This record gives sequence, structure tokens and C-alpha cells, in this order.
Amino acid sequence: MDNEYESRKKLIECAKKEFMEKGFEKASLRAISSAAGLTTGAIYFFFKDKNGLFGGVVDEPLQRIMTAIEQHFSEDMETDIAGYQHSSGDHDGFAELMISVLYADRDAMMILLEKASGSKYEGIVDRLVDRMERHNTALAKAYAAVCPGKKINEYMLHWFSHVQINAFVHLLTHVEEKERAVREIKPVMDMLVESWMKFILE
Amino acid sequence: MDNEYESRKKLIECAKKEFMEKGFEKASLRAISSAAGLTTGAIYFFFKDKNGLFGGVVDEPLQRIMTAIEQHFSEDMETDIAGYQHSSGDHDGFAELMISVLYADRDAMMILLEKASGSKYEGIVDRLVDRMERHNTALAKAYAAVCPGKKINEYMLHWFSHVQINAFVHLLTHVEEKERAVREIKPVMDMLVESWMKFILE
Amino acid sequence: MDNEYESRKKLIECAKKEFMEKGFEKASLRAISSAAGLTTGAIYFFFKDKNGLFGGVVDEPLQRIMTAIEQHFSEDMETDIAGYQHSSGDHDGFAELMISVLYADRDAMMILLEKASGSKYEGIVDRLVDRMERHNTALAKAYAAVCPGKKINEYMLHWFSHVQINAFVHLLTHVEEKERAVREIKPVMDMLVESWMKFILE
Amino acid sequence: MDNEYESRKKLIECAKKEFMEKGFEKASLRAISSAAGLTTGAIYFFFKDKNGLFGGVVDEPLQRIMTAIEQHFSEDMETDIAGYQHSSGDHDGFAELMISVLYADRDAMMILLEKASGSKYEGIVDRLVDRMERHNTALAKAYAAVCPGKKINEYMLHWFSHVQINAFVHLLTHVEEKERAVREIKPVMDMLVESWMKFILE
DNA sequence: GATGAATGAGTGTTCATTCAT
DNA sequence: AATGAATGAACACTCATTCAT
Repeated sequence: MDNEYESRKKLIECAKKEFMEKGFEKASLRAISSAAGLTTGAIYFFFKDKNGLFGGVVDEPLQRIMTAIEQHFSEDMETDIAGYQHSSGDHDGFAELMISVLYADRDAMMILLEKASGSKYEGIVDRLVDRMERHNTALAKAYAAVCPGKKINEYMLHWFSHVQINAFVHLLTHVEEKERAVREIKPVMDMLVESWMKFILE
Repeated sequence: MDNEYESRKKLIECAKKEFMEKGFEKASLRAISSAAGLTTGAIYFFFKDKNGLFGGVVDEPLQRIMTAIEQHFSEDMETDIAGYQHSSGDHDGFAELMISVLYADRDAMMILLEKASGSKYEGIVDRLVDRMERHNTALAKAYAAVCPGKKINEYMLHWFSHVQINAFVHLLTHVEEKERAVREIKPVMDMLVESWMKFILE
Repeated sequence: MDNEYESRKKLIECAKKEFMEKGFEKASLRAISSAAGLTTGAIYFFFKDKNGLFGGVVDEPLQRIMTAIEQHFSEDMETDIAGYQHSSGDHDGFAELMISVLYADRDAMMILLEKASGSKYEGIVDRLVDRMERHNTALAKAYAAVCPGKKINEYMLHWFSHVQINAFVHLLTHVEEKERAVREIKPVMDMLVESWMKFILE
Repeated sequence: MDNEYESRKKLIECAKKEFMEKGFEKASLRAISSAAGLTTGAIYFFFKDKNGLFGGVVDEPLQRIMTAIEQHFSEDMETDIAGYQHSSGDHDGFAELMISVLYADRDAMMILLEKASGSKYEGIVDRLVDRMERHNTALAKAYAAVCPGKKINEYMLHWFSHVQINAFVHLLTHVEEKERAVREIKPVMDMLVESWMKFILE
């Protein structure tokens, strides 16, 4: 049970390296397998195909990020909408949750978010942005309901969602250590929270 | 001198279409040349190689964006630093300049900024971010000189530069018409200017 | 002795399905074994190789068809040669024997006769034709002996043998039910018997 | 203009050899191209893919056989139906036409008819049988109209069509020289014509 | 100015087969 | 009795690039 999956592990390990360096498309299965001391055929014993191998690297991180986000968003909607501006602590909570998920396997996460072009995981960041936007829209509508005379700026809403998600991607790719990440994200979140209220409605 | 470069033009035109659809890497020279009614060899008469052809599409736009930025940044530094906060009109000027350059040949610009992966133009956005950051650093230092007790948050400075540049990329890819772009960028710039002063120094 | 060969049976069963659908060559041992709830290695415990497994499906049917034919041909030669033209009842006997052998395991038979390309059983129909031809030759010689001035048309003899054998193959593949097959083969045999006498000698 | 297509010709020549020996499926493009003193890539300059190369070998023969048959069948239907039994000369005409088409490029024809399994030309013989059957059906209906009390035996009609077409395939594969083929086909046709009238109706 | 021909190295993928356990 | 792991050779196909003409 110890070394049963040694080859599989080695394969994933080497795939990680290769995907990180070259991206999904330019990564060579031959290079991966031979780096693992195996042949290409071995990959096809453990994985369905190139996408499957990529999945072996990123599937678990992907799951974690998805459930984390979904969980947070559903909780978030239940809290008092009116209390949006006071919930800065909550935003820190979200940020910390995200960072802890993101940095659990930073390499895999970077591959998932930045090196997936050409794979079936392509466009994952866009999907996250979409999810964020849906959440933001709900929030903005509730917010607008108590701000008479103001209406939502659609473009700002979309761009803001984009910035929010990419703030984490940027952090992940530019800050190596989790601890520093936690520190650096704070002013980012503060700025985002403060701006949100001022600029989403016009 | 009239129709001398007709083939060259046709090649660039078709390359544009192909690069837009497939990106640099997946674009096929065979597809491009045959769409132009020529053969692959013809490409090598006019251009050095695949990167050269890509350059034929994006070099001019790239020049225009670079000189526009350089020009603005050098002018900007000459104006009174202390007047930063009052220069919101100036920021609108920058935004309009950028938009006018970006939308002069929107397709080529999108290719340059989003479809260059794998080419020697890869990372152009990062280079723009770097340039922005240098400018921001200078600005921040001048700003910090008159704000005793405050010091620059390096990460925020970098991230901010990233957001500023990508605000334009996002605009370019999400808003088709230049006129609407001019309108949409306004609140974005406002938010950025306002936040800049509050969050770059800590 | 009950369930000892359960796996073997399952393997043959699944192989039958696969060989029927894909033919010997395109059949996948992995597909067969996994359909049987086993692994490819299991196949190699029970059978020598892919050809061996194919044999597991068709060997018995092949034996039955061979002995049936051999038995009939040897009997047939013992009967009075001169009585050939009167032996139409006998031909019906042969046809019924063939059909009963062919339809005892129709699937296996079709695999043997039509899906063996690439296996060591390839060309089985040709071998049957050869056997038929040897029999026809003997018959024709005896027949010619009592028909002075006539001699055997070698090509007709060969083609006729081919048609005779393939009449059964055609029947097998185009008529599902044995009962209908028995009915349909009658006029075919009649035509063949009648023509035989007229066209083998010239 | 002489040796312009030398490589293409060589490729087709070698493909012919390979397809003949191994059949479409097992034929190796690598083997073909290297036998022609070229690389696999060269094949893809001249042909779309493996099927295209196969087409380069069999397309012309296929066209010839199709037009020959279609032409004959349409002519045949215009002749007096009642004269069927007297038209044995006509059948010889058909046979000679077929043979001349079949033997114009015997190798290509054998490949088309017997080695196409796995290619997009697979099942060509069946299609010919279908065409023959349609023709036979028309003939049989006209024939039945003047034979009161008799009706068509569907199975015989189908099997007969099968035998008629395969008589030519058999000839092609068993008789090398066209002249001998013309001689050998005569009694075959005679037998078929004679039997046709007796056994299609019952 | 451009073609037509061809290369050579590469791609992901499939497969029957082997064998230690 | 059967598995799980792995091999190695083959496959069709694609591509940017070259170059004589």
C-alpha cells in the first residue's frame, strides 16, 4: 500500500513539472513519461489521455476551490444584506479561505489557472469570474433596493468581478509564501470593498 | 508601388483572421497562405518566419501603443507632482489616448495582447505592466515625499499597475465600440485614481 | 467442475460479441476482458494469445462443420456415381446437414466464416471451397467417364465449388431463422444440381 | 510535364503494392512512402489522408465500373423485356464490357473490390449487388407480368444478384489474363441466364 | 515574386503481450 | 486463477521550414 502508486505519483509529479514549464498544449507526454523512467504507454494505464493526466494534477485543487467558493457564496447570501458595508471582517474571511485553498497545492493551482489552455479545463478563470458576477449581481440588486435613485452599472459589475477573481490569481503567481499572501491581500480586499459600494451603483 | 505589396497585404489580412481565431501557436501557416490564395513558401518571401508574420500583424499597433505610453508618461512626470490629485482630467486624457490607440486597429491589438502566447511577443502585457509600475513608483516616491510617515506598499504598487493595464485589456476585449469604451472607462479610471492615493501608501 | 471454467466461458461469450462487431483484427482484448469483468492477463491464462481466444470461439463449430462435410463426402462417393442425377433427395440431405451444423451456433459460425480476417483462421471459406472442388472433381471424372466426348471445364468446376460453398455462407448471413433457411436453400440447391450436370462438362 | 508527377506516381505505385499485400487497414503509410524513397509527409502533400491515397489508386477504376454498369442497365431496360431469353448475345456484351473495365487495371480493381475493408470504399461489392438486384427486380416484375400464376422468389432474386456480381469478382481474382477471362465467363453467363428464367419465378 | 515539392521531427494514442506477485 | 503494471513498437497525421526553379 506504500509504494503501490509510486509510478502514478511519479507520473503526476513529472507532469506537474512539464505542464508548469510548457503549459498543457506544448507539454510532451513522451517527455513526462521518460522523466518518470517509464514509457508513454504507462500514462495510458493510469490515465485516460492527456486531459486525464492533466486532471490527475488539477482535479483535486479544482474541487477544493469550487466547494470553497460555493460554500462561501451561499453563506454570504444568508447574512444580512444591509450589513454589507460592515462585513469587512467577512471579506477577510473569504480571502483567507481562498488563500488557504489556493496555497494548499500552489503549483497545481497555478497550472489549473494559468497553464490549462488547450485542455478541457481551459477557461476556468472565466467561469470563476462568471460565478463571482452572479454573486455580485445579487448583492448589487439587494443593495440597489435600499438606495433609491441609483442603478447598477453593468460594465463595472462585470469588470469588478474580473478584478476580484484575478486579484487572487495575481497573488498566487506573484507571492510565493502563504503567510505573505495573507498579509498582502488585506489592503487589496479593503480597496475592493470600499470601491464596490461607491462604483457599482451610479 | 501600387499593387506591389498586394500579396503581402493579403497575407497579413488572412493571418489576422487566423491568429484571432486560433492564437499564435495553433495558427497554421498553410491555412493562412491558402486563404490568401498563395502557398506557404510565399510567406517566407515576405517574412522571416511565423514570428515575423505575426510581427507583420502586430508591429505597427505595438509601436503606436509604446510611443503613446512613453510620451504620456514623460509628459506626466513633468507636471507638478503635488497636483496629482487634481489631475483627474489628465487621467481621462490618458484613458482617451489609450483607447484611441487601442481601437485604431482593435483586431490587431487583441491579437497582440491576447493571442501572442508562444510567439516572441508573449508577455507584452507584463512588459506594459512593468512600464506602468516604473511610472507608478516614481509617482509614489514623489507622493511619499510630501506625506511624512507613510511609505510605499510595494505589492499594492505592483498589483495596481497590473489592474490599470488590464483595465484597458478588459475593455478592449469586452467592449466592441470605441464610443462605448470611452464611456465605460470613466468610472473605472475614477475608481483607480481615488484608490491609488488611499492604498499605495500605508 | 461446475464453475471452474466460469471465467473462461465469460471470456468466450464476450469475445464472441466483440469479434462479431469488430472482426478479429479490430477486436480489442482489453475491451473483451473488461466486458467479462476481468483483465487482459486473464485471457493469457486460458488462451495462448488472440488467435487462441478466437479459436475458443470458433474451434468447436469448425470441427463440426469439417466432420459433417468429410462424412458426407465420403458417403457420397460410395453411392452409385451413375445415380448422380437422381440423387436430388441426397442433395437436400446435404443441405439440411449443413444448415443444421451452421445454425447450431450461428454467431460463432458467422464469426468463423466472415470475421476471421487477420487471424490464423483466415481463408477458411477458401479451404472449404478447395475441399468441395476436390469432391466435385472426383464426381466430374466419374461422370465424364460415362459421357464420351465430353471433358471437364476446370474453371467452371472451381467456380461452381465456390458458388456452392458461398450459397451456404450467404444463407447464413442473410437468413436468421433456421426454418426459413431450410426453405430458402431448396430452390438454390435445385438450380445448382441442374446446372451442375449441364455446365461442368463441355 | 513529363516527370512532374513522378513522386505522386511512385507513391501510387507503391501504395498499390502495399494495399494489395496487406489491405487498406494493415497497410502502413510509412512503408509506402519509404518504398517510394520519400517520407510520410510527402503523402500528405499529394493526398488528403490514407483514404485519399487509397482513392488515388482506385478512384478512376471505380468511376469506370460505375458508369459502365449504369450505362448498360439503362440501355438494357429500354430493350424489349419480352426478348429477355433471346438476349444472350446481349449478356455476352455486358460480360465483355465488364471484363474490359475490370481488366483495364486489374490490380487496382482487385484492391477496390477485395482490399478496401476499413476504408471509405468498404462495401463496394455490396453496393454493386444492390444495384444488380434493383435491375433484376425490374426485370423480374416485367417477366412475371407475362407469366400468369407465377410470383417472384425474393430470396432467390437477392442471392442471384449476389452470384452474378461475384462471378466477376471471382473471375478477376482467379484468372490473370483478360483473354482467358473472356473465354471462361461464357459458360458462367450461359448458366446464369438459363437459370434466371427458371428459378427467379416460382 | 512565388511555387511545388519535400523534409524531419514531432504529436497523442493504441495494442497485444509479458510477468512478477 | 488472475491482477496490475508496464513495455515497445507501431500508428496516422501535422507542422514550420527549406529551396531549387
